[in-house]
Amino acid sequence: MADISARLEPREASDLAPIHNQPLRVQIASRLRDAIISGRLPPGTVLVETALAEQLNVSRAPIREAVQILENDGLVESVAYKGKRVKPLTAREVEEIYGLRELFEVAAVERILDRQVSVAPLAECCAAMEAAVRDDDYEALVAADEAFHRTLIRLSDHALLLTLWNNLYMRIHQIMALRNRGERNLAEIAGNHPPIVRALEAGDRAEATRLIAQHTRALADFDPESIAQVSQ
Amino acid sequence: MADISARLEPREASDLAPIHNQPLRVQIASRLRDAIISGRLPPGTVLVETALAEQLNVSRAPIREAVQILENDGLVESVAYKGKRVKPLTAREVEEIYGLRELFEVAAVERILDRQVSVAPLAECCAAMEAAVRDDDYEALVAADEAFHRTLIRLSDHALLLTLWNNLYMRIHQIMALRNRGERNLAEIAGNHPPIVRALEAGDRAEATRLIAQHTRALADFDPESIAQVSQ
DNA sequence: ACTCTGACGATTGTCGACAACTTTCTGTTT
DNA sequence: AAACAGAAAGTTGTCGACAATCGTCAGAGT
Repeated sequence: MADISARLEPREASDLAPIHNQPLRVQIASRLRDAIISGRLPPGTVLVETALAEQLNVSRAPIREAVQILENDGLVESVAYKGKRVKPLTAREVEEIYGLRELFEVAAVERILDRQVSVAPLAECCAAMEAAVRDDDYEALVAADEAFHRTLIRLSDHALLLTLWNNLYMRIHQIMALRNRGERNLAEIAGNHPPIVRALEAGDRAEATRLIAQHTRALADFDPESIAQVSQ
Repeated sequence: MADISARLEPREASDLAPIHNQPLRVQIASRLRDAIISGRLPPGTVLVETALAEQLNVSRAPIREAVQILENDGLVESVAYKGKRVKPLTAREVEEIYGLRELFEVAAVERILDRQVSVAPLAECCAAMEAAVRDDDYEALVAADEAFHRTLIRLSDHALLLTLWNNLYMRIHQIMALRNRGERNLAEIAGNHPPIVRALEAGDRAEATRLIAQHTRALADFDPESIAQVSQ
């Protein structure tokens, strides 16, 4: 975790890039969030305000606010007078998260079918996945997969659901990062998606919901015990 | 909004009550939340930190943190360098909230049936509702109704869902407070619930989900245009 | 009359310091 | 050796002050 250069200092003349200047709390929260969901800050890691402030070269105020954002995201929990820490993930919680994922995705599918929304954006995501498989690019595949599912929710045209999804997917991201990945067949993951799009295009509600639920359960059941368990 | 007496001052000898001492941000957030969902702070109300700090006789720090809690609750939105304000409620948003409510309650019903959980606590809530109707006590009826639906979610044994529900119901509470209430038949509201319990006891999945969805829609459709609309 | 520039007011953003609380360690007593 | 009292360290909680930013309004120039 490197230094944040944009401290409160006089602007230099050569400095004409920063049109959008986000508050420190947002920058810090983004960094910490990224570190948590990528697994670099594993569950149980204690986040001490003074230490973070010194490390990032800012005062404690924006640190506190950033950590509070993460707390409300559900990534951090508070242990009074001891420090906040990255929330440990229990098997139960992982199960619940994937349960919610299934609930949300099935609901999105139903809304899409109800409203006869065009699923062309989903087909694009599938194409991106296929390209990633051809290139054997794991990162690109993960990105395309995330885009597919977020697009699915977005197409359901329900802003609140999308908000909840973004939060949920953040934690799924974290879970995936903590898993022993690698031995999974890239083509297998990608191959799950086009049938879903076809079922949506065909208006086959039963098949579409069945496929999306099956896909979610396949992800949830993958190596369910590999989540790192932390104290308490 | 009265004064908060528990400022940072030396404890007096007579002061031996305060076993539970919550941080100011939590106390303040609770107060503000209550004021918002009860409609005393209607949508669009600007929350100025300095004004609140002076009013509550605390510094701006805990005010900021309290408002941030409400922001993450979805009750307050931020307008940079201009002040935060109570989030305006659009008809669209109200519709989405009730859509989520239906989604959650149907999911809870299905989980309860899947796991064959005892629904005795729900029957108790029904009894409380009947008593409230007999006494013509509107407040008690609302409380019992809230208890019924929270119990339904709780019985589904899904901690994350319950968390989301609590947040969702907060906003529903606000919506109801902003509506023109009164002409609604108390007995009618109460009467909707026992059939749901009976269907759950009978294990009749189709009937239980139908009834709970119908109940939610009845609540959503009640006077949908009476929500106070505020600028932007 | 219109437009642009500059200053002013209001509000949030950030900082450093101090207070309060909990936990832990250490020394003493039994 | 065990247990209790007290001190000490570490962390969060709160405060007051200053900096940065945005919107507005007055005034000068065209």
